[in-house]
Amino acid sequence: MLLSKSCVYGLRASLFLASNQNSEYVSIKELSKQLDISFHFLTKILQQLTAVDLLKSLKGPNGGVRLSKPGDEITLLDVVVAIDGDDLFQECVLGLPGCGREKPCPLHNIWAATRGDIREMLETNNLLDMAKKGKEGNLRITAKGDFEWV
Amino acid sequence: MLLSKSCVYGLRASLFLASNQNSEYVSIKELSKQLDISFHFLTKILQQLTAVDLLKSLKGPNGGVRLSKPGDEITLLDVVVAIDGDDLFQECVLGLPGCGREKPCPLHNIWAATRGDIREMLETNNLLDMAKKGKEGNLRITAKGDFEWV
DNA sequence: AATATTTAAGACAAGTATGTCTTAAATATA
DNA sequence: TATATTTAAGACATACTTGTCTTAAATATT
Ligand code: FES
Ligand code: FES
Repeated sequence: MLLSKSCVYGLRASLFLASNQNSEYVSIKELSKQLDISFHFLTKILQQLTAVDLLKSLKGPNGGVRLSKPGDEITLLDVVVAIDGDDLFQECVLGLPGCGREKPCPLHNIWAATRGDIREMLETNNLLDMAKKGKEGNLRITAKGDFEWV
Repeated sequence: MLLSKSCVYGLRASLFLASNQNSEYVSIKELSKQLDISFHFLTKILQQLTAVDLLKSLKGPNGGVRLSKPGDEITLLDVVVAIDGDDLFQECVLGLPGCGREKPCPLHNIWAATRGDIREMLETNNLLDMAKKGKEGNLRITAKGDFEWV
């Protein structure tokens, strides 16, 4: 699996928030209901995004979470790294320590190129573009596809 | 993590076997010692490769495992799919069911391209080429790098 | 000030991947 | 045939990820 489940949940929630033009706070309860993700689990994941200032959170009535900056200033890579870390882009594909330093593994060259492709894909696409794409194409970020873009 | 630990162990063992020109049986004990991988765990992983006829195994004294065909006829993808399955190349990157059918997710297009890159990298490289590369460049398939190509 | 709402934090449970150990089956050699 | 060696198979243990639940802290509203 390329991305952990936590990471996928974080991405889906971030896309939801990015579709919210005016950046109002959205409660995690609402997010978890719309996206069909366990409330408490989603809460913990979003806390990670809040911790690295990708999200802002507000407690109390009418509270919730929102993007900390415009959706076109947050790349998919930002979210992925915040949750899964950058091991995918740093570590040897064969799990050997010190990827690329001194003796690399036989797969190093081909893997370095490919992980560059993955990184570029995540880095050149931002939350707003993806949310727009989802809205315009009536695409889905839930299993049932019953999610309504706002 | 792109590949599971089982998959990585299977790949490293396969590269070792591919470096064995004459395709003699190598005992799993020897493999596990050379590659510094738990013997019993490696045994189970190699059983998976034997089950799909990538390896042949022989019990008893002088027994062990060997590639079932020349190393240039087994791609990295063959080994990866045998152990990790082809979920990586089939499933939605956001974990939604039925990737690409009817309503795709907003990341589908960019992900389809990238997973094609990954697949191509694994498909266009075979065990023999990688083993040759390892031998000629004195590269490593163990953590310490103390492995000696034969 | 009191109350309801919402995120924060952490304990705990369940599930999956990884790793260890024991016994069975097959095979070469004496 | 008897023995040693080696893979096969499966039980069991450990670690990590995922998911649930409870309590605390903050905040808007009355
Ligand atoms: S050393 Fe293995 S991928 Fe870099
Ligand atoms: S539908 Fe999400 S990657 Fe294909």
